[in-house]
Amino acid sequence: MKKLSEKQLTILSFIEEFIEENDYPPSIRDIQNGCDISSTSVVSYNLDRLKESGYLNRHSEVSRGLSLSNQRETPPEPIAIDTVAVPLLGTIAAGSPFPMPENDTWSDLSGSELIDLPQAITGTGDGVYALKVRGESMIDALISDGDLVIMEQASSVRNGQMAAVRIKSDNTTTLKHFYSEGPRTRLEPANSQMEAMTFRSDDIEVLSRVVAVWRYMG
Amino acid sequence: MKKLSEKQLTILSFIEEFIEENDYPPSIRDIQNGCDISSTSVVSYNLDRLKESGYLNRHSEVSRGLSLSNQRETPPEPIAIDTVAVPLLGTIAAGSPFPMPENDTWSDLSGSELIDLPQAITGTGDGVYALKVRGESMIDALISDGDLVIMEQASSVRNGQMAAVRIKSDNTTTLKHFYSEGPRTRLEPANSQMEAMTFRSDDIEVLSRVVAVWRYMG
DNA sequence: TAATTTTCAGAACATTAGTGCGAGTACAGT
DNA sequence: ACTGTACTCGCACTAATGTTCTGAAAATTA
Repeated sequence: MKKLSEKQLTILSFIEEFIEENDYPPSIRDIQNGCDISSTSVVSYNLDRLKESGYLNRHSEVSRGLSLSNQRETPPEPIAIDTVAVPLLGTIAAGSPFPMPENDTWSDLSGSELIDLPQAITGTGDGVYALKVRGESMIDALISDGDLVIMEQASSVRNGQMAAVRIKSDNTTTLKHFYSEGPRTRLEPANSQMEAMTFRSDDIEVLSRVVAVWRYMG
Repeated sequence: MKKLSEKQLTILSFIEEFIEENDYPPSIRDIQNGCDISSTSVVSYNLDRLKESGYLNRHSEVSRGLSLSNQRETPPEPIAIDTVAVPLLGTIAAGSPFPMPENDTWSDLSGSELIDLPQAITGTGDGVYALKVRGESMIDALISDGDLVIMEQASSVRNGQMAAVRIKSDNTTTLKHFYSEGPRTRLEPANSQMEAMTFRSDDIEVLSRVVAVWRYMG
């Protein structure tokens, strides 16, 4: 990397401190004042230099669209990893009613098998459960017999996420990528070679969010 | 803390992911689009609620002046489980030469990322490694972009197991279910809707056994 | 010193992004 | 029905913020 000018170093450490303090990046004018620079264009100019040198990322036309490159301090590598046990609540088969954990189910999980998953995936583990897939009915979601689907209870998901959704008019349940587009909702198979379908949004009910799929072939 | 509406939860996790991804907070309109909300004022309204409830900090008149309160979920009781770290050796893309760990590779895994897996799956962890799939070239093995394939070094596998095999005459490598039938070897895609192919057994070389597939969709 | 490159000033400009507001819906309690 | 509270809609408005331009000063280089 190139050597940085005095001013650039000042700017860099100002950004670092600013983020440390506010949890969001500074605007150009914040930097201008904080580093006692005479013009916004000078700040802009030096930000470009810093970006060229690889010290920060800059997203143009985005206010405060700055972030420091992480080519700094090395994070410690974790050896031991925390895991959370998640209940295996049952199986899903073709078109069958979807086993959903009821509120009172959670209180009695004694009977169900538990599965350990890394905490990074499950979060607290609240509302997270697993289902085993029976049959090939979900082949268009790239899920086959024997797979373990990890789900998280949710009655809404964000666009692009995969979810277990019920199509009310059909009374069927599938796993699809979910895209809400106002009055319509588009469901897209994971297998991009297959076609998406759209429904009236009020014909769709989100049952759970799909967090992960685990296929073990011993 | 008060209970949050569905929408508020969606917003909250959107903000979290947005920051995770961009290193700067979303604008109100980013949230509006990302969560499919009809009006900026609705977003603003709910941000205020979230601030009242203490889930986030909001600095008025500052674009993207958001940050999450750290008083979030209490970390759950982690259950200790034996895990074995397995190296992520690289990526596989369509038809590309298969990244195989060389014997001398094992001695220098310092650079590669490690992935923790339950010991029940990896055994001792010897000869086990992971590859990240790039692209949709393995859709017929029910494996898609971003999936993590866990493999174990093996020069032969039992019938029915899934393996990474090289077809010598083509010099291509694929993941298929392996069936040795004397002089011929049959390779069967995981997607049973697609057809199997057979080859002369001496045209086939087994590179690795596929132990598991892990698909994480955050 | 002359030529060239880098950096800076200042201000006008353009876009992004937060805010305010009147009106509308939904629903529970009275 | 009446009322109040919580939430939603669109839209216009304005403050916040990034960009650009011209020329000049400063630093490098020939």
